[in-house]
Amino acid sequence: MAGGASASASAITTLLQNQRVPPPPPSDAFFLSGSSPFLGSRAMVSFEDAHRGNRLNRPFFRSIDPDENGEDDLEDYFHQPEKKRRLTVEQVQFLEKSFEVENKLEPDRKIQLAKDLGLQPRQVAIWFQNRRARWKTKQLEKDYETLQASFNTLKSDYDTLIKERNDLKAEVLNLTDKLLHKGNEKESSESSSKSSQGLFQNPIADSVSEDEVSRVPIPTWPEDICSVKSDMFDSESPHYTDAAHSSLLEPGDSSYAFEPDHSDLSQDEEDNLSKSLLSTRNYPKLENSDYAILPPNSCNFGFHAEDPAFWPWSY
DNA sequence: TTGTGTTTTATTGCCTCC
DNA sequence: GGAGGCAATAAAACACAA
Repeated sequence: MAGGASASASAITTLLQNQRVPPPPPSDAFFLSGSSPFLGSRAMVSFEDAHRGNRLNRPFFRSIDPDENGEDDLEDYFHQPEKKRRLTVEQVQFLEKSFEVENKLEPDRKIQLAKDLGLQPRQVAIWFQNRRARWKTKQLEKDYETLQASFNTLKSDYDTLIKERNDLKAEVLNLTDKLLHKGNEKESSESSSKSSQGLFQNPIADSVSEDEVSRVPIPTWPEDICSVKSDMFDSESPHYTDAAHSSLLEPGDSSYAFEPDHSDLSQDEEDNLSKSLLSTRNYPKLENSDYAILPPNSCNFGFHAEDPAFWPWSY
């Protein structure tokens, strides 16, 4: 952008005026850089102070006036080995400013900058090339940090949600267990009272009145949750014996106490019973609407045993 | 002083555009 | 086909700890 070069022209002028101009390069520079009176140094800027640690005091530009040449410097220059030389601080600062204005270099601007800085256009082009590369690298680092921060925020939110979900699942399981337990107890008390013909009172029935049982709220589940397949309690399901189920109805669990003692049955009867048990094993009868939390085709509290996320220990 | 890692300058090769 | 840009790389210059 030509405007960039002109925009900073005054700054350049100031810098130029503040430079202590060293003896100019030999006339060789003219051969190397065409009509430019600036040192070309075979693609290298060779006006660097030979002494280390003195970069800030190094001259910015070569003298434009060949008449100011010093013979000693000429000799030194010619005997300098071909080395890669760094640009002076002032040159770099100027290039930086120019880069801030526009990071692409049009031919006119390149020529102008080269002229102003006493560099070869090629050097200016190379500097811009490398500067663009550095800028790109920094930009990538910034983008990465931004993405990283975004990721961390999302992950934190996700972890919080997962924890909340697991807590809710645990609560649901706990409540379900309690309800199943109560169902079993009621069934037990009913059968006991029938068999005993009122000879004795069921302690459970004593502790939980019929009214109380009937007042147990029937959970209702949102449609979307209820649409989740109900294989958790499906006797046909291969998950029948899985951990979720066994955690609810383990051996020793009160539900086992209701398995009928069929030792007196015939083999056919046993077979039939076994088949029927396959579909009802360990489950209390749920005809009672009080406990109809697992109606046919209903949901299983949104749990899907095949979902790895269902199992808390899968994390 | 020296070894080592980083930064800067420059080259090379490939690609795209006009 | 030449000019210019970019990625990869080399190599000099530089910084710094031991």
